[in-house]
Amino acid sequence: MTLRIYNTLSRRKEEFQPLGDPVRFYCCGMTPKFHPHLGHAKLFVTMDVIRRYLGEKGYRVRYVQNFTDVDDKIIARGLSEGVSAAAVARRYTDGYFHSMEALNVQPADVYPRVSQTISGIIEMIQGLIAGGNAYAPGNGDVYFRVASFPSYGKLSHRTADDVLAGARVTVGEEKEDPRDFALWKAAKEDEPSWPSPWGAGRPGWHIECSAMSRQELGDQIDIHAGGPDLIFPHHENEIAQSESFTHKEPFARYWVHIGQLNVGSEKMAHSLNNFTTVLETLERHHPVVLRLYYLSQHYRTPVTYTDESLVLARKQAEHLIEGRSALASLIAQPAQDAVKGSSPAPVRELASMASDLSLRFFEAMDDDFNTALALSRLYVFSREAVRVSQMRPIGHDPQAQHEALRLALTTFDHLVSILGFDLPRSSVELVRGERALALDAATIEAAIARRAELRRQRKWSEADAIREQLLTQGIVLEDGSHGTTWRRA
RNA sequence: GGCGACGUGGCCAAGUGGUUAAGGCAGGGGUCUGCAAAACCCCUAUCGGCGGUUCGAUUCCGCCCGUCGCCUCCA
Repeated sequence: MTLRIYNTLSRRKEEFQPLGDPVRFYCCGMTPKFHPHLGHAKLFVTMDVIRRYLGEKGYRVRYVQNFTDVDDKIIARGLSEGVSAAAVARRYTDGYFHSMEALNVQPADVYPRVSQTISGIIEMIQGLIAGGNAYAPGNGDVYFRVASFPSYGKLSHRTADDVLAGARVTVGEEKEDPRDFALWKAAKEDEPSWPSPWGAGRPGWHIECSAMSRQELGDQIDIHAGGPDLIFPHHENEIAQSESFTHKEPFARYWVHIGQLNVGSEKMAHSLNNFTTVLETLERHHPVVLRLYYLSQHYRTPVTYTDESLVLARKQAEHLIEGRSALASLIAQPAQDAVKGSSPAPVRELASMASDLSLRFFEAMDDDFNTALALSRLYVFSREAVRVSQMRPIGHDPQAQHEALRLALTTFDHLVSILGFDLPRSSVELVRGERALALDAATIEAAIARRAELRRQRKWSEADAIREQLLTQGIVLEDGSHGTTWRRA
């Protein structure tokens, strides 16, 4: 089975053929100016799954994700709060790690930072000037000469005229061409700066990724990923800088961009002040729910975030958890529980369904990481596991059946882990926030015990009153054959 | 204005040139239950509109309508 990945550069799905071992994978990370919001997390969870899946396909992966810790807004925030820009960056870099750890996102192999890559950036700018691809007009700035790079626009698929139409020159800039962009910016008062051959200053927005990518992964890489809003100008400019500097093409073989996360009719962004942070979302929802929300659509599909969509995701998460516990309960079912007329056929079929599930899961993931389809196959299997678990089928050759079921469970757990899920044992844990705090388990258990006694006495209306009382507090009672269980509504 | 994406059942959302268009939610019917809940079973779509290509299109092409994004900081 071959993996196919959609490449923004060719606008097609292409068979994945890395340059070598390990796979060189760079993702444009955060500008740590505030806590990551749900749009950021969509990117990083997606990359986490891609990375895990590449590993699953047998590739070793070197995954690099940067922090753009030198930035106008970080500087502005530091000034307004009376702390250094570095302190702001540090605070929200930590915030990033907290959020991602909660979401079970595997850490990158390395997290380069602009502030620690200055010499590499200067070296690259010098090379670009020497090659005629950049110029220093003498005002302390250095600009990239877009006209020197004929294939400029190939990633975002726009022509020189297109770019020109949208280009702007700010007062004080001395560009030869409005399309040119800054590689180095002369220092202003109150701003952090570094010495350079062009005077004190700091890097422009795009050069840092070219430099960090090169520093950590070499001149050419396999996968370069990021948010859709980076295609132009950021990634376009990275290509221009890197390919001009190294004279190697392509800079990145596969350009991967996710679909944007929108709120209402606009994208979720710090600058639009319409964002929800990961941390506040996790106060109300289990991390599995948020991850499942992201993976329920294809990663390239733009999605509109609503609170209800997370409620939907929670219900889907319950299916996975219930399917898994059904399987576990079958394995725990002792042979003497067998009832007359039970048949081994359902277990046999379930076991063979598990191996088929595996094939279909990989088939879906091989097609540009179709997690939505892969998940649907897990749901179908889960439902079947629940169905079979209700049959009490163990009894004929229990050892062989248990073995088959254990294998099925291993398969299921493995597939779920490829998607990065750390499933809780019980769906009760999926509910968080106020509703989870309303009543503690001991109180609920005590009420259940009182109600059980009333039921024994066939005092139905009194027993029902207890149930209804709990329901008003968000607790649902379910009377099963082995007693009463509860869950949060 | 330029570039691009999307429009699939009540809602969310996969997918395909031709046997039954995944899956989830909600809804209806049923089994089970003291009642209920849960679970399980069954049921609910011809794919925005108009043309074209084709033996055949929801899937390819064109136009139209609608929604949205990028073109400026942005994951």
